[in-house]
Amino acid sequence: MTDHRPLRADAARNRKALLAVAADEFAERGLETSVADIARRAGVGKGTVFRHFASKDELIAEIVLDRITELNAVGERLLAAADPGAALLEFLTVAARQRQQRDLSFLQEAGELRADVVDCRTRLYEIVAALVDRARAHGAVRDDVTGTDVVLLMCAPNHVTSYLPDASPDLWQRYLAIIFDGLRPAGAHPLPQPPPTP
Amino acid sequence: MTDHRPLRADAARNRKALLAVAADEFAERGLETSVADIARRAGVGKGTVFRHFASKDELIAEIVLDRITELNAVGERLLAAADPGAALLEFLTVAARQRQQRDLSFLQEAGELRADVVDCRTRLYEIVAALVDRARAHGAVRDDVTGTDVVLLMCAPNHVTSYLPDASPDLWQRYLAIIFDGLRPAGAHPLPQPPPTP
DNA sequence: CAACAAGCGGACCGCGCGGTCAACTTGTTA
DNA sequence: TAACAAGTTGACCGCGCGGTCCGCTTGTTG
Repeated sequence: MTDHRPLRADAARNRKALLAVAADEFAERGLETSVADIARRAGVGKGTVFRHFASKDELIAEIVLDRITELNAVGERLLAAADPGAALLEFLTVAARQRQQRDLSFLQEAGELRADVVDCRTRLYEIVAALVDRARAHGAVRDDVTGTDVVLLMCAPNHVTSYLPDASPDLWQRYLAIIFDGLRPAGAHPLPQPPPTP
Repeated sequence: MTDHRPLRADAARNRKALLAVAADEFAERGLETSVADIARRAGVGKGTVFRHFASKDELIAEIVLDRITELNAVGERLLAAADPGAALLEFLTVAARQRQQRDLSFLQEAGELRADVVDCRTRLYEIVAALVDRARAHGAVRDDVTGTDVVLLMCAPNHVTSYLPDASPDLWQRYLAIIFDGLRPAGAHPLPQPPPTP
């Protein structure tokens, strides 16, 4: 499919810079940031962006793939941790910190269709489910909560704090703590509605 | 300021239809819905929209004002309820159901600047703070949670479920229950980060 | 160093958006 | 019902977007 002929030196540099700038800009100002802005901040022409990425969506997909891959690596490592409850909390902390700025919750927003992104996301779901299962077996998480529940709640701390752009950049930790307390067995009340399944 | 000369009958009808259609459309498809689409679905020309509302933002502001005003009425009524804990939960339930579809969390997104919206929102904050204070005094809410915390978390259940547009429309209840459990004193762990203040 | 392909840039295109306007229609009122 | 103001309409405008393209530049290679 993709030919792996080595990129020219400057081209490789530009590609890297574009990915970095785009990730930064998307995190800071959201996905509606224009391609022209990204190109300008990366010090290249707009055409160069489209030479490296077929479309804006492809650029986004590339970044999403990177992010999820990172998360998966962390998650797999934490599957072997001694304390399953602490492991799940740390995973959620890493996930929330990763997309600390702005939404960056394009986990399921854009970038669909591409098989590699879907696969990577599926793997993420499996890892989270495994982390949750271990934590549950260890009594650190209530019985009626599933992996899908946790995946959905994963993005909440950032969304919540995005309403106060001027607040402390660490504020998300507060809401992660509250939500995590809601996931604990202690004092849990029965949940309405069955868990979602996709 | 605004002259209150009676609207012509058809004009009043159109204005009402526009507000209804716009609220529906915004809830369903988000704020990026075009004015032209709203006009079409309301069966009027695009120009009519701008006769009734100076700009798209004004139209949004009007809807936001309506929604928050409704919420405030419910909140004020619940301030007199017998069980303060149940009252807070019901308030959050009403709030979440109100903007059940899509985000509609334009609580703090657009529509700023207009003094009446800001005032109404301020009132909302006061009411939520009062509901939380009562619930806390009654032992239904943990000590370290503030009204602002709850306002921020208010929108979370909808955001969370908006990732699964095909799931049950009542799924938000599940995540409201989890988050509310996180607000309870039972089994609460100390929170990192001080509460925000705006 | 010569020569070529790979890479680059920015003018350009079509599109859909929010918003305007002048000609036309219609509810209201005496 | 006559006549006017209030309301309506859709063509139109400017703008910024994602994306294209071709002439130019530059790294690479024998």
